[in-house]
Amino acid sequence: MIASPPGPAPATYPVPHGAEQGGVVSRVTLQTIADQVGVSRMTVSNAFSRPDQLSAEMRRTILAAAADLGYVGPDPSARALARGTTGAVGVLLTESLGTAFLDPIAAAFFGAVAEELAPTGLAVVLLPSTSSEGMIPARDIPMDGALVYGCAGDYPAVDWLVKRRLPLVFVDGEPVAEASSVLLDERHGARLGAQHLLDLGHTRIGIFTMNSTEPPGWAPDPASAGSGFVARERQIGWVETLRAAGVTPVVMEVHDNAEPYVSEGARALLDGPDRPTAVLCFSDLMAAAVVHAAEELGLRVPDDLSVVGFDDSPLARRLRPALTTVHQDFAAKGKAAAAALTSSIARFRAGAAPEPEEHRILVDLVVRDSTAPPRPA
Amino acid sequence: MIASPPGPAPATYPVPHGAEQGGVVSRVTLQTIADQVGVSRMTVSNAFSRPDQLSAEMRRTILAAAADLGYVGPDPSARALARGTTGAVGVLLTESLGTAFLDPIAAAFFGAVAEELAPTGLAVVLLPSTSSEGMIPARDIPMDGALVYGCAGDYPAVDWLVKRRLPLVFVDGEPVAEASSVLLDERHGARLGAQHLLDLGHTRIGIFTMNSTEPPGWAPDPASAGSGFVARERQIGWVETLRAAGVTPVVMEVHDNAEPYVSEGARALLDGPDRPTAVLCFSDLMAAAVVHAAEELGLRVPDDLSVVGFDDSPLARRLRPALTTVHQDFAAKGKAAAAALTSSIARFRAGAAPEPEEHRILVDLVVRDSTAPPRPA
DNA sequence: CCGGGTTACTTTATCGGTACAGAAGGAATC
DNA sequence: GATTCCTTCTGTACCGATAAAGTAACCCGG
Repeated sequence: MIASPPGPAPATYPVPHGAEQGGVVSRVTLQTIADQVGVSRMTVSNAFSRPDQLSAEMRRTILAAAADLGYVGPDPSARALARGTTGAVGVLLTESLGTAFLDPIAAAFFGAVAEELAPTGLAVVLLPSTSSEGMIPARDIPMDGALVYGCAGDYPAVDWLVKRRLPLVFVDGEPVAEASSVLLDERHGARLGAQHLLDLGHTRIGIFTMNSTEPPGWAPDPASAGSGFVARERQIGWVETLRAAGVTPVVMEVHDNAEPYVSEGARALLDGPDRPTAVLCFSDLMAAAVVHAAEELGLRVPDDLSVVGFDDSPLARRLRPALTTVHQDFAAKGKAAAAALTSSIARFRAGAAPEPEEHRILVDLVVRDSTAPPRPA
Repeated sequence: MIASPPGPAPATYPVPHGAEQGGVVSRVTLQTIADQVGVSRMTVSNAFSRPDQLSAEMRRTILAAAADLGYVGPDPSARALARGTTGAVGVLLTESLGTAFLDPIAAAFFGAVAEELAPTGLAVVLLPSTSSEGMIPARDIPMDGALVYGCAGDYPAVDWLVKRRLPLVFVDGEPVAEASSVLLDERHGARLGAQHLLDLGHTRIGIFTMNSTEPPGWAPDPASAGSGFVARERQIGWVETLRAAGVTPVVMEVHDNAEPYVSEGARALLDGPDRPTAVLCFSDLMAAAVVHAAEELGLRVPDDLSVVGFDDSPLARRLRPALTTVHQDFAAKGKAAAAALTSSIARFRAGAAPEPEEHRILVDLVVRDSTAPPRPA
C-alpha cells in the first residue's frame, strides 16, 4: 500500500459535477436534485415532464440545479417502466439484416417508416430475427408496437410479438388475425406485366422468381412456383393472365433476390434450348441480372429479349436499357404502415379493442425501354 | 341494460388465460405466477433468467404455470431498469432518415452493423435527429450505447448522447474526445482517384462534390470547398494531389448527394465554356448523374469525358460504362463499428475508463470503364 | 454426529421514475 | 366572512423486475 502524500486531501477529480462521494460516483437522480433544491422528488419530476404543474420560477431553479449536477433528464428505462410506454417501435425483417439493406426496396421502406414516425416521437428498433445467447429481441426489447415486414406468419419471432399482445402491423406479408396490414396489390401488378408482354405479341414467356424452400432451378409446375406470400401472389397474377391467353410459361427459381445468387439462374434461364422471348422477373434486381446475362450471351434487350421487372427501384431507371417494371410507391407504403401502427397503438393505449385496417397500395406498370415486340422468327 | 340470460354465469371470454378479474384484466407478473405455484417471486425470476439457480423440475413447473397464465417473459422495461442494460444501441444519422436510406452506402452500412450486432443480442435503434413534441430520441430512448454516423460533432442530438455519457463510436465523422472512431482513409482514396486521372494525362479536371452550407454552384476556392468532415477530407486529397501536378480543378458543389439535386449540378458542370475532360465525384450517385448528363449532352464516356466515383456502391458495377471508383468495404466498416461499440460498452460496464480506439478502413481504386486518356484536342 | 460444501429457495433492498389524491395558502365569488 | 377555486407543491403507492446475501435441508467423509 502506498501512503497518501502529506498535505491536504487530494481534490476529487472533476467528474461531471457534484455526485462524487468518497471516490464512488453515486448516480444523480431526481432525489439528488430534490435534496439539493429542497423540494420533493415529485416536483423535480414535474419540472422535467409536466411543466404546467409548477411555477416557472421553481422550474428554472430546478433545471439549473439539475444542469449543475450533470443530470441529463429522467432515466429512460425508469420512465418506460413507470409510464408503460417506451417511445420505440420494432421492425421485424425476415431476411438476414445484412442482406435486407442491400435491397433498395426494403431500405427505402424502412427509411420511409422511420421518417414518418419521427414526428410522433417514436424511434424505430430493428429486430434481428435470429436469437442469440438467450436474448430474443422480439421478446426482450422494450417497445410499444411493431411492424412485421415481409415475414411469414409462422416465424418464431412473429410469434413472440403476437404473444406479447403488442399492436402489430403486417407489411408485405400474410397478416395474422386482429392485426392491421399494408399490402401491395401484387396480383394486379403481376397481371399488368404479363398482359403487357402478351399485348406485345410474346408467347414464349419465362418467369424468373424466388423460392427459398425449393432447390434452385426450373419449377416443375408454374402454378405453384414461388415461396413466400409476395412471390406466390405475383406468381398467381402472372400465371392467371398468361393462362387466359393460352400461354404456359417456363419458371426459373432462385433462392435469393440478391446478387451472388441470381446471376447463375439468369444465365440458365436464357441458355435453354427453347429460349423465351420475354421474361417476367420477381424484382428489378433479378431483372438486372437477366439483362446482364443476355448481354453476355450476345442477346440484345429489347430486340432479342424483353424484360419486365418489379418494384421500380431506383435501379430501374438507371439501367440501360431503362427497365419496364411494375411501380410501387415505397413512401406511400411506409406512410401507410406508420399510420396504421400509430393508430393501432393509440387504440391499444385507450384500452379499445383492436380494429384491423387493411391498406392496399396501388401499383402500375411503367413501360420503359426493356420491352418490345418479339422479333419475327 | 340487457339482463343476463338465466342459468350459470356466462363463461369468461377466453382471454389469454386466467388473469381476468371482474372484467378487469390485471396484468400477469412474476408475482402472479409465484402465488399460483406457491414459491417466491425470485424463484420465478430465476426460472426465466438464471436456470442454474433452481431445480429442473421446479423450473418446468413454473414455466408451465407461466405459459398457462399467458405470461410471455419478464417485462423488458422492468428488466432494463433493474439490470441497468437495455439490449439496444442507437444509431444516429444526420440526414433525414428517409433520404439516408436512399443512399445505398448508408443503408448497407446500417445493415452490416445490425447484422454484426445481432449475435451479441443487441438490437439497433434508429435515432431520428429531429426532436418532436418534447421527445428527443437521443436523450429519451433507453440504450446501452450508440453509433454516430456521418454527423458533425456539434449536432444537438450528438450532444445529448455525450451528456448521457453513453459509450459512443463515431463513424465517418469527426469524433469527439474519449470516443472511438471508425473512419475511411478518405484522403488516400481521393488521392488515388486524382492520381489516376493525372496518370491518364488529364489536365482539365472538375470536382463534383457536396456542400450543404453554401449555395449550390461553382466553388470560388477549390482548397476550401465541400462541407462536412468527409467531403472536406476528400477535397483535401484531391486538391493536394492535383496541385502537386500543377493542376487547378474547377469545383461544382451541390447541396445533397441524392437524385433531385445532383442532375442540375452535373449539367452545369459539363455545360461550361471550358469543359473538363475528367471529373472526380464525391459519390457514385453523383458520378452516375454526371455520366447521365454527359449522355444528354452527346458526350461519350470515357472517350469525351472520364468520370471517377467514390464508394463503389452496387450501382458502380451496374452502370454503363461501369464506373471507375474508390472502393470502400461497407461490411468491414460495419463490423469495425460494431466491434468498437461492443468493446466500448463492455469497458463501460466493467467500470473501466474509456479507451478510444481508432479504426481506419482501407480503400482502393477500382479501375473500370469510365476513365480513359483525354482525346487529343 | 459434526464441520464443510452443495443445492434450492427466500428475504431484503433497491433500480429511478410517474400517477393520483391530498394539503396549504391565497385570490375570487357571493 | 364563509365558500369555492386555483395554483403549487407533497405523500403515498405503485411500475415489474433483479442482485446479493441469507437460510434450511441435504450429502459426504472422518
